[in-house]
Amino acid sequence: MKAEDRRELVLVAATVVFGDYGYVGATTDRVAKAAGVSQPYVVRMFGTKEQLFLEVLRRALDRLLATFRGVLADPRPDVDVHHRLGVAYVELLDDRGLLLSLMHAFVLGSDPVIGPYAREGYLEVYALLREEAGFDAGQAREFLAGGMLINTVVGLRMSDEYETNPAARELLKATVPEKLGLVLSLGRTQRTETQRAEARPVEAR
Amino acid sequence: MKAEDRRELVLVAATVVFGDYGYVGATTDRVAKAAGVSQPYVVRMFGTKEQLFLEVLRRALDRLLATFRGVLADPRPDVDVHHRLGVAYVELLDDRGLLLSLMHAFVLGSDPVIGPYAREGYLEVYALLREEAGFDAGQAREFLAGGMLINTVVGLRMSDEYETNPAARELLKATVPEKLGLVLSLGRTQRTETQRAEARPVEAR
DNA sequence: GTCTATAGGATGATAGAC
DNA sequence: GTCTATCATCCTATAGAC
Repeated sequence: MKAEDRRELVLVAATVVFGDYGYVGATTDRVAKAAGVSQPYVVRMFGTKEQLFLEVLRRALDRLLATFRGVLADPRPDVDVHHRLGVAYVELLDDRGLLLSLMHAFVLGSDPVIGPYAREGYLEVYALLREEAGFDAGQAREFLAGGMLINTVVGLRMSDEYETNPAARELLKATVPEKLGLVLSLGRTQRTETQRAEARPVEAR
Repeated sequence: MKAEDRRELVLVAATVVFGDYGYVGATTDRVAKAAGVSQPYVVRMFGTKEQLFLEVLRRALDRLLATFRGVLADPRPDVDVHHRLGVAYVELLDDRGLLLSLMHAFVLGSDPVIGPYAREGYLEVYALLREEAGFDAGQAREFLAGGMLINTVVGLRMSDEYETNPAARELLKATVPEKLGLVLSLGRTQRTETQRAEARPVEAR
């Protein structure tokens, strides 16, 4: 495998791990295991864990912006751009961890390195909505608000309650109409036996 | 000082610290320093860091629910409940770290302990909106979406860019109309000299 | 009730072989 | 390019004094 392919492989793995555990909670060792390489090699490739996270964010943002531009380039009439962008947004859930890694960055604004980087990325999205999608400030606000709610129900793994809790079911249906199936197909939180053991009190292991 | 007062003091300090650093990034030592007690004492009082975080979340949720119920109990006409709840929500920013600690919990849905707890809390809020505020599913969705956007711009510390970035200014104005002053008064990210040193590369210290 | 001292475990990063 | 071995640091939690 070429170096660049392996680099991409690690970035994809890192996206999933950062999405599950957050920036601080994710370890370079877990990323390494998920990518099938050694932990020191992950550090060697990206310099530091922080740099790795920044690259994950850059990749996620690029994918997001490209997706939106793809929708806007669609020759279909301008009507319902809002709705089409929304559907495209939810489809990004296919790239596991992508939206979640972004969301984790969005609550780290006080971090001196990640904070400025995350703000800049968010404003890139805002600029696209205003300047390329033709939204006014209110429309952009509304669109972003819907996106943040989607991120939240996904971050909460609210789909885990879909079967058993009617309120969760109603909330999910209201939040991701049309793409509910996709959200549910992400499935219950999958944990390895190791992770389940870590969750139990020490005495019970 | 009575034991219960000191307990509340630690909970308030912990809310700020968890809000700034997230669950994993926050250390019991930082909480202790912020509260002016020793680190082992913090652990002693709450058992584990996880328990402390759960109590912070419970306190935050109770305050949120009580605030909303206060608005709903107001004898003024039923019109514009949405707006009045929104204003009350933003005013919760006065309790530093409260909304941020909740937001951090909302991206930890895959955690086996915090996840279920956070989901349940979120659904309590949803139930209040549906059953006590009289919102239908669409109205509840809209309200929650607006709240999540507020959480996000606050988590991003977007107000740090208010002076220098017109797009940030516009986004903030669209997101928290009426209460912009409050958001800005939270001020630029305040960091101690120690934290600034930690942010610099080691060689530069 | 509250502190000091410290054990015990995990983690990011480096050194160096192949 | 990639791995194994390992160091240094940090952090939660416990022990035990006052």
